[in-house]
Amino acid sequence: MHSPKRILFLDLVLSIFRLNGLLIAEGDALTEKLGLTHARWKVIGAIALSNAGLTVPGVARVLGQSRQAVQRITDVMVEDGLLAYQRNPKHKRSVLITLTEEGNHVYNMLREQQDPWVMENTQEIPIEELDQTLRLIRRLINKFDK
Amino acid sequence: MHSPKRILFLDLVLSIFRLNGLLIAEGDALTEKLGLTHARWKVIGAIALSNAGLTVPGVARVLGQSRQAVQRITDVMVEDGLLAYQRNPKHKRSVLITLTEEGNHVYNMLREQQDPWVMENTQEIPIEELDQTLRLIRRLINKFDK
DNA sequence: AGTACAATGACAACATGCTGACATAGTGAA
DNA sequence: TTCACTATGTCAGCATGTTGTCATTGTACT
Repeated sequence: MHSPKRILFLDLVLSIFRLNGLLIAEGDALTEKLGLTHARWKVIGAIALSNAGLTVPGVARVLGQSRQAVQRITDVMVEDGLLAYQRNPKHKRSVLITLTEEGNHVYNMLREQQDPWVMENTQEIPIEELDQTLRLIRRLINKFDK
Repeated sequence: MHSPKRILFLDLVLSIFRLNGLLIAEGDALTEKLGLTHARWKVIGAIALSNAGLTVPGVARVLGQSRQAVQRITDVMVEDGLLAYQRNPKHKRSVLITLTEEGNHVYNMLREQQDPWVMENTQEIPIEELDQTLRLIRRLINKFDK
C-alpha cells in the first residue's frame, strides 16, 4: 500500500539525479566548440528563456543553485564580455543580467546546436506527455521551494 | 508549431536542474543530524534501492556522475566504516559495494526521516501521475545514456 | 591461446558548488 | 520616519565533480 508508492517516488528522485547529470553531459557536448562550460550555458539559457530580466539571485532560483555560485560565474562572464549588468527598475541594488552583443552571438550559435537537438529528442514524444511531466515536476518544485 | 514544443522542452530541462538542486537541499536537511552529505546519502540511497549489488561504476551510472567522483566518496565511506567492498561473482576486479552494520544503522535512521517525507510529498499525487512522469524521465534517460 | 577493445582503479589539476560570515542596502510594517 | 527583517554582493574555506591520463585487468571475438 505504502511501499510501492515509496519505491516509485524514490526511483523518480534517483532518475532526476541521473537525468540531471546526463543533460549536463549533453549540453557540454553540444557547446564543446563554443568555449562554454555547463555553468555558463545554464546561465545563458536561463536568461534567454526568461521573458522579463533576471537578477543573479533570480538565475540561482531558476537553476536550483546558490546565489553565490551564480554570482561568481556571472562576474567572470561579464569580464569575458558575454554578459552585462543593467540597472534594475524594480530594485536599485540588484542589477539585471543581460546578454551583450557577443553574448547574443554565442547564444545564436548555441541555438544552432540546440534546436536540432530539441527536435530530435522530442519528435516522438506527444506534447501532452511533456506538458503533464512538466506540471508534476513544477508541483514538486513548489513543494520544496521554501 | 515547433516553437511551443521547444519552449516546453527547455522549460522541462531547466525544471530538472532546479528540482535536482531542491532535492539535494531537501535530502541535506533531512540528514542533517546523521552526519551525511548529499554525496554520501546519494550513494547509500542508490545501493539500498538496488536489488542486486552495485559496483562503483554502477552507482555512477545510476546517479549520472563520473565513476571517479563516486570512487572517491566510497573510498572514504569504506574508511569511515559505512560501506564495505565485497567480491563480485560477476566481475573479478570490480567489487560490489555493500552497507556495513553501521551503514545499515545509518540507513535505518535515514529511513525514519525519509519515509514521512515521502508520504508527505506524494499523498496528494495519484500513483498514475508519478508513474507517467517516471516513464517519460526514463525515456529521456535512455535517449541520452550513451 | 591470442589479440583488440572495454572496464576499472588510481591520481592530478582544475572548475564548480556550498556554507558561513559580514557589510550594506532595500523592504515592509508600526 | 523608524525599526526589524530580508535581500544582495562579496569573500574565504572547503567539499564535490569533471576531465585527462595511465596502468592493469576483463571481456569478447577470432
